Amino acid sequence: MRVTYRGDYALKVVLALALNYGKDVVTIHELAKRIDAPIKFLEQVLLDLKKGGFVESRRGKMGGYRLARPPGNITVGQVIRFIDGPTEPISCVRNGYSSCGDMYKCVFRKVWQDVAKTTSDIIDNVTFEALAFEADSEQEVLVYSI
Amino acid sequence: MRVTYRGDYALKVVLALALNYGKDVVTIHELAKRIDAPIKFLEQVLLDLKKGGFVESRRGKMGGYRLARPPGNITVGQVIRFIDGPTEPISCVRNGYSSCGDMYKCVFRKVWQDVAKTTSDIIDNVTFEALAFEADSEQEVLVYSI
DNA sequence: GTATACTCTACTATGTTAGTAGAGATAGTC
DNA sequence: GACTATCTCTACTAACATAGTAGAGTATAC
Repeated sequence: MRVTYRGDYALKVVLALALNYGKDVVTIHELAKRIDAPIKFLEQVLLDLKKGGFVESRRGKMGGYRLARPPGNITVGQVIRFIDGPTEPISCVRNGYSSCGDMYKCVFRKVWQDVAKTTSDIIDNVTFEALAFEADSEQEVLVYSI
Repeated sequence: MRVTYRGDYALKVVLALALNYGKDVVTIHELAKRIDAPIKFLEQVLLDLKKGGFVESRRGKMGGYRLARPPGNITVGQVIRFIDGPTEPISCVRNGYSSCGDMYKCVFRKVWQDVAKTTSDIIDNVTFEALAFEADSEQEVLVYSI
């Protein structure tokens, strides 16, 4: 798998919203500042995340974004697959076709399937609740270390 | 990680040469036919593999390619990293810098480091000796099943 | 009704990928 | 020594993906 800037911003902005879960909405402007992303680019990412059912928005004055679901119900795998596409390292595994009769493909496909599986085992089990918890500790450390 | 056609051909051609290890050299033309790759494209890949010390060649009539080292000493990880570059999913992990002070980067970097590690654990432990053994069995099955 | 903030479409610059083309160098064979 | 098969090397190109930028449009609070 390869994580693009788009995917990276998506993960960061979902985390930013997870850290704000239960509170009021946050504007794109504020989110862009927090995660250090170009505002117009983040706009598009947020629009996609909305289509994917990850975030919801309110327009107009006092508008902004918030998570559409509890952070515990959103995983890194869900977000990155939705934004950056399949995480499998090669197309024959991405498409998941089963028997090819070509030994050159077959022996490597097994390797790539293993990689895909261990990758999924990780990214599908990291929720934004866990990440938000980690980020909170991180922040505390920073505060106390000043 | 993402495996390109270039990387895919590289792995296949090394396997083809591993299956021929100890015997005579094989021409690009023959290799291209066996792994079903565009001959001029494979040329470039083989040239790279030579620079990487994976294969060696003989010019002129009766020329061709063979493995430069025993198949047991070549891993999938070595070949794919040399041809397609680093396998880490994101640049901050690829470059391996240690402390960033940015919580948004830090919490995700741990995830990507885990992914990179499990990926390496797989691809760095698959040798072309093992793959050639698998491919041989595969071939036998095909022969007997006709 | 006006300011603020989200929505949507289009455009662009840059880099990567997957090739293709063709001239050049080398080594066997007649 | 010419011929031919084969590897070597550089340059070029078409198509696509990435990382933005630009600007007009729409909804909502006050």
